[in-house]
Amino acid sequence: MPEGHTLFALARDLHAAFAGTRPEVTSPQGRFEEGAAQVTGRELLAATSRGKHLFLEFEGERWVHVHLGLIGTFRVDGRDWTAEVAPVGAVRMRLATPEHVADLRGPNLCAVVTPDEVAAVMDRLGPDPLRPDADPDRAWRRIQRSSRSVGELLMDQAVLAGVGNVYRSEVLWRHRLSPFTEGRAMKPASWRLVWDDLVRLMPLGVATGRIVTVEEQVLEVEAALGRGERPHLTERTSQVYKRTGEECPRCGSRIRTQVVARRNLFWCGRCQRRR
DNA sequence: AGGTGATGGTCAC
DNA sequence: TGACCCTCACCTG
Repeated sequence: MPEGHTLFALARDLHAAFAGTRPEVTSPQGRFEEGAAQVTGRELLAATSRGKHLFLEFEGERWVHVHLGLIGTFRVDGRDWTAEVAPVGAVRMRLATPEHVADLRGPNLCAVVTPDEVAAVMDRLGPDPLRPDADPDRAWRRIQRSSRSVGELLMDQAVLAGVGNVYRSEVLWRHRLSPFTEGRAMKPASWRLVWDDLVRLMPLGVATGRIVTVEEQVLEVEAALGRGERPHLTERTSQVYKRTGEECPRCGSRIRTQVVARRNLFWCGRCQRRR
């Protein structure tokens, strides 16, 4: 489920498994052989994410830049003595130490890059709500002077990094905001609600591995995490996303859908009316 | 067993 | 606007 929370959790897991080690890096599938040869055996210094981008920093100023795209997966596993770890399927990149193995499949992008190239990627991304140092005003300045719709702007990674199609629809619904309001017509208070909500919701996505936006579940997860427990999630995990034709949980009107920024946007035409 | 669409983004035409 | 990446959950039968 690659929105920003997925990449954040992945960076955390990769860092825990491989930082400070010298993993063997290979490309069983073959499409990353040259890149793998440039980093294999080097110390992995850090794994980090920014929006939907993932970076593995190796010693010697060599970074691996990964983007999962829509269908990519990256699995980090502890190695146990009985497990068969022979490559299966199209593994673009494999990291392996005696303790851990991680397989990357189907990414949009997997390349060795320089620190300058990493900086360039970071620079063109908007603030990531998962980062404590993120500056929401940077996003607001762009939104404020844009004639594009809010539904479009929320999906633009140069405006805001890490939000994807699920968080977009869900966060707008939570604040009764129309996706079709122009950025320049958005109220500062509305933007503040959206940003603060993402700052609240996305860490729950990191902690649970699910996108949790139903308020009752949000409260349950927060309470469970506060007690140091593992949250238990019920079935319904979205209020409008992929619920075309169903009743809006708030007002009972039908959920509608329309392609905005090349993805299906879901919203309630009654309680998210344009103002 | 087989088919489809998807939480994304880039590049070519 | 469509191809690509070629996975995976969720349908259908």
